[in-house]
Amino acid sequence: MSEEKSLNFLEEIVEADLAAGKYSSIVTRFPPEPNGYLHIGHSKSICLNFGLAKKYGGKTNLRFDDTNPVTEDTEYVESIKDDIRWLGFNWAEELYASDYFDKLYEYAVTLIRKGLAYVDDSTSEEIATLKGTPTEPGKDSVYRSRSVEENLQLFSDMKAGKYKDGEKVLRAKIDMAHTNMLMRDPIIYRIKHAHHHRTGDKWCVYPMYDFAHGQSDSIENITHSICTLEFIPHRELYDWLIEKLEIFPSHQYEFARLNMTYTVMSKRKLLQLVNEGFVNGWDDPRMPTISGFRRKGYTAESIRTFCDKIGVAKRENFIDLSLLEFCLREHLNKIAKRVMAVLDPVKLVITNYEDGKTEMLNSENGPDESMGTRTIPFSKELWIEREDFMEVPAKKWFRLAPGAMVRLKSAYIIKCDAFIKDVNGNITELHCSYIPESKSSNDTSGISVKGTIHWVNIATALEAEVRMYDRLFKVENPASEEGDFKDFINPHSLEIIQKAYLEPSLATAAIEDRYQFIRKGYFCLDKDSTANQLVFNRTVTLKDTWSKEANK
RNA sequence: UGGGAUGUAGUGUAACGGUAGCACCACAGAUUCUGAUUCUGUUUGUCUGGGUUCGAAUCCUAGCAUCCCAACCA
Repeated sequence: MSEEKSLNFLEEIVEADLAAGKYSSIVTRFPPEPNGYLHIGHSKSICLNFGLAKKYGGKTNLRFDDTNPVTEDTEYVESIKDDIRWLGFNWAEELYASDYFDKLYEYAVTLIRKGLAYVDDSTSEEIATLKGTPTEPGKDSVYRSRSVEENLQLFSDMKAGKYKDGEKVLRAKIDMAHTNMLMRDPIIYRIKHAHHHRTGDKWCVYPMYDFAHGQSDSIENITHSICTLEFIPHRELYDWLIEKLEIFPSHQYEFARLNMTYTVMSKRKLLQLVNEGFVNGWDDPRMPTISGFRRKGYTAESIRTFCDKIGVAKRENFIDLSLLEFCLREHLNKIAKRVMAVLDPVKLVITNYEDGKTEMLNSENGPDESMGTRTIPFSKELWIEREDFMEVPAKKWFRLAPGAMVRLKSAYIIKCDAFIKDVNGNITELHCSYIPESKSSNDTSGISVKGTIHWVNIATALEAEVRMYDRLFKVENPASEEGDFKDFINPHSLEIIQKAYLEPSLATAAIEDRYQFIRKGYFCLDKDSTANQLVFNRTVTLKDTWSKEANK
């Protein structure tokens, strides 16, 4: 390759560190808190952390940041592991911040011994008030000058369960006038009489994020601890604790998180959508969760490609959903089997075709010849798509219309001779005549038509439920709109087609299979399918230049 | 109004003192038994003002804009 892809700023840092001999190999980590499902934004972080280690010959740990027992749950631990594996990554070790609770407690004692931490009896309101504001310095707590011995005793009593939640906290003693709010004696331990998903009831004091994350990094010898931009102010505290504790110096680097159009990315908002029933669970195909995308039919490869294309930098970004969809279609176009399905049926009768006759026609399974062909039944009565007929054709229309000719995919050219309407004016039946010499792959008719439409043989059609998913929100950035973001949910984000007709080959569809329903989009079998009820999800539509033309 | 981070086409992302490039989107055309795919082409950009330099997106300087920080969340 003459043109080398340029490095992102983290790759540059890693290469410089390696070149300078700072490390012989790198260690990264992916540190989710098990209090929700992973979303597409996390996949950026996953691809980055695992990708860096892979590229530079290092390793990546999966470490659950489980320091807040009240919001965490093993259900989330399992889903997170499933999602990472599905994305195609393997962690070196599965670890938990809670594995280090004993060590972390010792670190806190060390800090107290050095006179760098103290127990504060103030209420949370008092602590907040004394903290000052970004423009005014804070004031020392009256408990700030307690002796080392007293602090040791008090912290030990906290651990022993002598106090109630919120009665006391342990704070680092730094500087109440610091310009960085996080350095104004941050709380590093709090009391929570809560059951922890792994340590059970062993502890009633739990370390705060700042006193767990960096220390866990250090314990694991993480060389490059990569997090998102909002943690920039935390880096000063991260470094301070490592220095005072005299432990392995991990370094924190920050990149801009992924934001994407037509969705929300905060766990709090996603949790609301789930809890308040706006979607059917974390893996609802409308959710931007990894499990949601998976269920909708996205491939892991397309998500990895997307993460590669969006790049890594430090400026806020807002990625077009269309880029993700582009990556998806690019992959699906290569692998999806082409089949025919009619979603909004209207009956078509070929008046000059022999009654009771059925032909088996060959049709290609995909653009690549290696995908082979299959046979599909064809006879006198077919379903076609209602929108493929126009009584009064629009400009540039080249599908069916009175007197117009069109090809039935892999079959014959037909001409529309008549149509029947019901009392409400809805078309109920189309009458066409076919041209016997125009059979696909053996066309001697000499007729060429502009349009080709798909169809399904009525007698052998399979019935299925098809879930047509669209974007969850009707505005690009629901989080930035005035009012509740839920007011901007797209009312048509899910439209269920109770009875669609499919060609018989779909009877053997499996969950992992990807299909293109010709001219309609990419679809996959949903896990709700049963032996007598097929359920398909629309993964994504095909690009549709006709609808643009029609709207002109 | 304290501190920190960031400003390159509509959206992302390169260019590391020497021709502002790539992708998505949009638009136009060709091909097509999927109005898909594929192929061709087009529009649009260095936050602003000064300065240094033969030459500045890049260096200096003064502004401006956006985001983050005052949970016993992470």
